[in-house]
Amino acid sequence: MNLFVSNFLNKIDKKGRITFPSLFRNALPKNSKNEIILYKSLKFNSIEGCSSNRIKDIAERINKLDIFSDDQDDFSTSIFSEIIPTNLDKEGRFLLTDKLKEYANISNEVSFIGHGHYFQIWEPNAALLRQKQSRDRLIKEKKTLSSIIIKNIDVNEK
Amino acid sequence: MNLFVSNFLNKIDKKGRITFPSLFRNALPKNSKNEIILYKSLKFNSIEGCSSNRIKDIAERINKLDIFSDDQDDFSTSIFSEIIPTNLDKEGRFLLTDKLKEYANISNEVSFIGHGHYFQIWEPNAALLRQKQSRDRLIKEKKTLSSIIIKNIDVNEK
DNA sequence: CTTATGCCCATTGACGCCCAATTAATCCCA
DNA sequence: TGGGATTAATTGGGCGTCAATGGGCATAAG
Repeated sequence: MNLFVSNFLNKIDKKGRITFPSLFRNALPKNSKNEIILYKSLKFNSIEGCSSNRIKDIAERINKLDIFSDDQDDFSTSIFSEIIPTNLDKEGRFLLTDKLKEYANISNEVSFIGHGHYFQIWEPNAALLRQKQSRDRLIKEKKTLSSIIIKNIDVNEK
Repeated sequence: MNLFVSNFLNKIDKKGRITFPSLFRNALPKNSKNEIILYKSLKFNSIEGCSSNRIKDIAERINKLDIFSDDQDDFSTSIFSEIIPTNLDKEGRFLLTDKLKEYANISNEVSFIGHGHYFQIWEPNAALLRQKQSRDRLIKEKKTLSSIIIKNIDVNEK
């Protein structure tokens, strides 16, 4: 499974290190297994991250916006200038900058939240709240969702 | 038959392992025979599951939504962060997380209920109750099989 | 000198892998 | 068609490996 899925609660040790979950490590592309890209979420007080390949993909999408538009400039300012490339050590651990920790109210543990092609890092209680919110919404709007997303999937195959 | 059909009552051993029914194993796609995806049911206190192929397909669809939209984040939070990829051992057994067991009130045995393209895992008594309920409801409403199948192919309902 | 960063290695508990035992299902022949 | 034989499925347990975590030491930077 080369997607970021499931959720994990990990500790921050005295030296500030956090283990990047093993399952997430396996979702990183082979050519950059030791690097993740972190940035502040645009919508929440949480941190988002992905592989460097993913950033290239986002760059493509932004590039398709009108090159002289305000949107284009806003996006590229808020995203590219604030990106933090981060290395994993041999055990798969990494460090968060103080700014990121502060932005997400993180102190000594974090929740990793899988989002398929990217992931989020939350202060654990805030993560629970967010998960509950989106689950409630999913239940409420299940019909809509299934017509958009789940319709006609051929599960078995090949 | 590559569908999840019939029902099975299996034990949980001292190490927490549960055998995934042989018939269900045969319903898994050839390219991922040892992996199932589990998640909390949106309608019942039970666990639902499917093959990983189904999830990959959903990932692609969600990924096509506007990357900065609220919908995108809601969907991917409630879906990707709550699914639990689970491996089967050589004998076809797997583990349930404590959270899932708690959600479905499972202690030392489980009922597997086939639903075609997906399956459910229930606490055995709850499963019996559920089966009785849905059967009674069908009889009471005098729905014929044909009216259900032809008019309304929403598998997740009712 | 003090702090931050990278690179090692150690510990612990959980999980995967392997093989054995028991129960259930199927087959085959009389 | 019955019933013993054969195969498959489920259950049980030992043990090695790996993930998560902790900590030491060396190098580099302020």
